[in-house]
Amino acid sequence: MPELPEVEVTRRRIAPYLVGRRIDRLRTTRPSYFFVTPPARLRKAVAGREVTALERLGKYLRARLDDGSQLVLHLGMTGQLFAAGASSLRLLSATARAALTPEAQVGFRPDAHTHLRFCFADGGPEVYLRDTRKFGKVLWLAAGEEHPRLARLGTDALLMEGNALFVATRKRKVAIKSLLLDQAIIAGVGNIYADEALFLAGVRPTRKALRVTKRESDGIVAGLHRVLNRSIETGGSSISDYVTPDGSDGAYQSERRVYARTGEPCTVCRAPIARTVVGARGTHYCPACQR
DNA sequence: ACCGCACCCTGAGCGC
DNA sequence: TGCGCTCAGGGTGCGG
Repeated sequence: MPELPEVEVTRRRIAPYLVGRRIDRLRTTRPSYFFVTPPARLRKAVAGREVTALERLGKYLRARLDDGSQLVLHLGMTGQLFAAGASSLRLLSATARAALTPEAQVGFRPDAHTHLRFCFADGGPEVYLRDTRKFGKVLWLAAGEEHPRLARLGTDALLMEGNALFVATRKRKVAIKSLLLDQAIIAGVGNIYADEALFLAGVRPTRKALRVTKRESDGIVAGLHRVLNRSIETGGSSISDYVTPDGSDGAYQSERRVYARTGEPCTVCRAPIARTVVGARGTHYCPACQR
């Protein structure tokens, strides 16, 4: 599931295949839940436009086009954005590269799940957006047009500060984990890194936000920065198509302390990792280390 | 204003 | 071998 690190790694990897290139034509699948902007309108809007920048906003990617309009992408749960040909894999670690599904490496052919297919005027490698579950989103914004989805985003998780988190937790009765997943407060945090950061901070995910101290808020933010930055360094950990044949989660796997380790010993105290549900999300923690 | 939950989708994993 | 069931989850929107 792409969270901030995976989206950032994807951004860096795909930017050379988008920025500075002119879109000759966009092919799409049929209208569906995936398309916030109807595909016909989307195709017309981007044809002939040059991409001038690719930015990340929380878990969103935003391609700026040369007429001032914007193409906004969200990878949802299973979204994959990649360029045709093995050269697109250069920026991945050898481990991550080896773990990629075969069709993503070479000879990929657009299938029913390939919702966007960018063809460029230079005739070079095409760029694909593939998303089997269609939890991802694509939308186009005219020059100057705002969109509530983006306007609502809070502070990027990498820029968040402990004090700001502490302020945001006051008078909030929700579980601290639910608050961390609220994109209007902190943008970019998803299920895996919320669990990992709370473990590093020694705070139980189910604790009411208003019961989190200033000191613990600092610890949670420090934990978030640590896990997010580390994951970016290792090439993103949890993109589902990076999953290796043995079911592990790629490079970051050996660094996961609690996520998907239910019943396994805590790396600090050896107590079995517990699993519960918070806000309809699977939640993992050490009952001994996290209070 | 805040909170909990249903919904969108498909593939993996499981039991029979 | 194969069927059918359940589960997973990001973000949105609605009902309480």
